Amino acid sequence: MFLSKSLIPILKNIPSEAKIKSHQLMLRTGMIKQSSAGIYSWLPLGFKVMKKIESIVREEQDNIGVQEILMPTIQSSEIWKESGRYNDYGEEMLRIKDRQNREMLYGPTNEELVTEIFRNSIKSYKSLPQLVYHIQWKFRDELRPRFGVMRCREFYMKDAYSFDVDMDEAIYSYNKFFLSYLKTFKRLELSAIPMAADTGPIGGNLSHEFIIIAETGESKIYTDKKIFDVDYSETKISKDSLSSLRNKYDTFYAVTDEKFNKKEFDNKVIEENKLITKGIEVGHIFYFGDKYSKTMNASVDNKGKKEYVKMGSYGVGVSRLVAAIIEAKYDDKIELMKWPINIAPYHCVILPQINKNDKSNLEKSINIYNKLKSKNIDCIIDDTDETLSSKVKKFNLIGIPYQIIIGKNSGQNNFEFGGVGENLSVYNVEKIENIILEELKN
RNA sequence: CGGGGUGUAGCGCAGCCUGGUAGCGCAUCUGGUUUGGGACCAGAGGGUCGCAGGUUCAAAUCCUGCCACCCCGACCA
Repeated sequence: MFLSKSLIPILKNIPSEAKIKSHQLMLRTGMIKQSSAGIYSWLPLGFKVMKKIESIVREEQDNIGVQEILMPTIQSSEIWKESGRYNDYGEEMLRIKDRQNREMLYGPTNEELVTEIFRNSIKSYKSLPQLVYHIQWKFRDELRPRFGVMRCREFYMKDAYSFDVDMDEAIYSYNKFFLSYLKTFKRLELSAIPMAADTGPIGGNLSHEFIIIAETGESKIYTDKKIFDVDYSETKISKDSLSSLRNKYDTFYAVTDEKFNKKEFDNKVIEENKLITKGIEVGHIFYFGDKYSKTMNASVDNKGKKEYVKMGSYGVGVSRLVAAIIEAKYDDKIELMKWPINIAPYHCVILPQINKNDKSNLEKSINIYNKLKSKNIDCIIDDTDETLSSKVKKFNLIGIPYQIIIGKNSGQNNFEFGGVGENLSVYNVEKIENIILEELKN
């Protein structure tokens, strides 16, 4: 990809409406464009990042055996009346009418719809558990959208649902997602803290929020540093192994502002392990039993007995994660961003120093580009005629993890190469390939 | 939804008080000089001043209404 031909509108000025660094950066680097309050278009750079996050989320769902489906964004009001939430959900639900004047809505979540699918499809306890997820746009008409895609009205979300024959099995499903989320956030290079949480309007009695640490986060959090030392790498997908993992986490003190109790904090956490910081909620899991299965009559035949299934739901804010990762990784003081390589919009940027009378550096760039491309390394070439220093500065902001500079210190097959914001060293193309491929493997 | 603020070129802003038909920086285009951490010079293009009414010889500027967006609070993936 040539920068000069890309739809990446880079701004030097910070748009005045953006107040937090992720929003500013996303606008400055042309990742998104606001369409109306809390509603955004995703331009190529932002969209590539979001798609890569999505695929990591997807892989980790697939790894615990969740089946992917796709439910519509527009739902009928009927099922919401059945569950009783058509009235309860309030103003946040976007209600619309079709041409027959039927009441429809843009889905803020999908418990009702998935329950309806389940009850029409699954009749026997032998078919349980059923674990399904989809990744789809949601709409919640926030009273006050803000902070770019962090708190917007239309957002992209992975939501999963579990159906089990009894509570014991349902908790097993819940714990699978618990582990899956730890792994997902780890792969995004985020330190996520699972916190026991309120269940809110979704309802139920067991819930964890997954919060990542970011100075600019919205909620203040109090926790024990030792929570980061819990090792889940050996955890197996079995009831015992998962429940012991859950227990390990649940013994640590970890709460947000509203649940903070100083006395309890002082008692449970020794002084040097106290961590008081801010965080962003990027995932939320709920167990809510038969709350929907009863009202919507979703049951199975359990050896002759009618059994309302026990359900849970599990969300990850995919579009929010794009901003959350920026909040966690972008240093706005030196204007430096570095995307983890597995979600970076490009793996590497090639920055040729270009002279009107001498395009040889551009030709070299294209050669390198093709060589790297043949190894599935995705590059972008800044082929504009700006000065080299301007290009470097610009790409420090965009955060593509590796840079190759083709300028006065380059040889025929040797180029300056390094991580964004780091010192560069001269390597040949083969070495550069190896370094990038090596990192991509991890 | 309560309180506050802002709408002038793609982005950042000045002009408004005191009415006379729009300007600066960045970005874009042309030419030239440059070229290693957001270069310089010269020139050019781009705006029915958020919308609708009103006052006036004349409205970005004054008045009325509406809309949009932002901030603080309440609420939330």
